[in-house]
Amino acid sequence: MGRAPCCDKNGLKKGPWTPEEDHKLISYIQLHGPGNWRNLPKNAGLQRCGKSCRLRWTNYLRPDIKRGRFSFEEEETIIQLHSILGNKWSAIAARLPGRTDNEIKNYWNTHIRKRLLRSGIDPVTHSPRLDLLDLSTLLRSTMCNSSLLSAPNLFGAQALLNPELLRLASTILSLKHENQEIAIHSPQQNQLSNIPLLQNQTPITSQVNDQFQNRIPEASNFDQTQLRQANVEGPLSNLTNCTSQIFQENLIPSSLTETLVSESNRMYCSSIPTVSVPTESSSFQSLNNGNQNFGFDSVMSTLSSPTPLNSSSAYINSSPEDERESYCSSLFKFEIPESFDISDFL
DNA sequence: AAACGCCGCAACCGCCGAGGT
DNA sequence: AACCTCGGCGGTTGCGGCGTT
Repeated sequence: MGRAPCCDKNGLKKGPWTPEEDHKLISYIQLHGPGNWRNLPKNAGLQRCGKSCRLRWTNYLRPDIKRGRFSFEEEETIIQLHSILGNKWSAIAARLPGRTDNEIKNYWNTHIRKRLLRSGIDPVTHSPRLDLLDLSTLLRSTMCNSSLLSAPNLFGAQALLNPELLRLASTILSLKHENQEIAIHSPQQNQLSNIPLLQNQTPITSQVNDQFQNRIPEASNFDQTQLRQANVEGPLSNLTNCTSQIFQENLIPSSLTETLVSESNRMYCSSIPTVSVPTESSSFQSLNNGNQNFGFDSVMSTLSSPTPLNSSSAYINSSPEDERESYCSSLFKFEIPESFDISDFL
């Protein structure tokens, strides 16, 4: 037996509510209170189904609803809660007085989600996107093993799928190389490289283009057949194994991925990737488990990144949107108090 | 000024679980 | 146990506003 419709839809109005309908609904609920939504429309003189009335009331007419732009604090709370709860909008809304689940859901889908994506962060897992991580793994490997630093290997990875990543890889390698040279000639200058770029500095993206052009001859050492082969065999599977190993051994330097994430956010970043001894609380431990096992532990692990993702970045032409965008990245270092109890949310 | 495309948001839809009969 | 009602939830849609061409 099929499920009965929530109400008889014949002759019932749909679509946007008129002020008159709103007034009828408000007046009725003020007198009788919410509840018994099935009979409410008839009693209130509305040609709507009960469900529509309930949604209109809970999402729009309720007197305690706060309207207007979300504050930074609210946005921070949403992101934090979403990292723990996922798409449990009602549970998130319960922690944001005056905000409805529908409003939070809309805000997430139209603002926060896009901003996280632009920042190179997976809005589902709240971790740096895997495609960028794969690239970072590749770069990490090539830095340790110069024999891997060949165009086919680079092209064989995700870079082929995203030319922007290839340019990024080229730039980072170039900058690393240059940085090493600077370090050799002038240690003091090397220290200066960690100072955030200022307005007279060239954005990395333009440096990329210049330096990528210089690297084209290297890439031209193989033809398109090799290119295709590189894309379907060896490197990709090798990379997967390598990625797994590096994750297990916790070898990814946070400074490298920091740079990648920052770059993907089109920030201007002077943090040259260096191979450093990983800290115990590497922010990528949790990724061993992949998305399937994403849970509270991994959230806690991911969120305990010792290094702010944008710690060495400067922002140019920063608009309020830009500030929020960078703010999103910085949210990954928030701390959850020990007294926090996940069961409160469930 | 008109056409077009994009974006944000209110509203709808379908499904689910709880509770009652 | 089976069926039904109801409230609630998350995903999706469609419309209106706005910016761009």
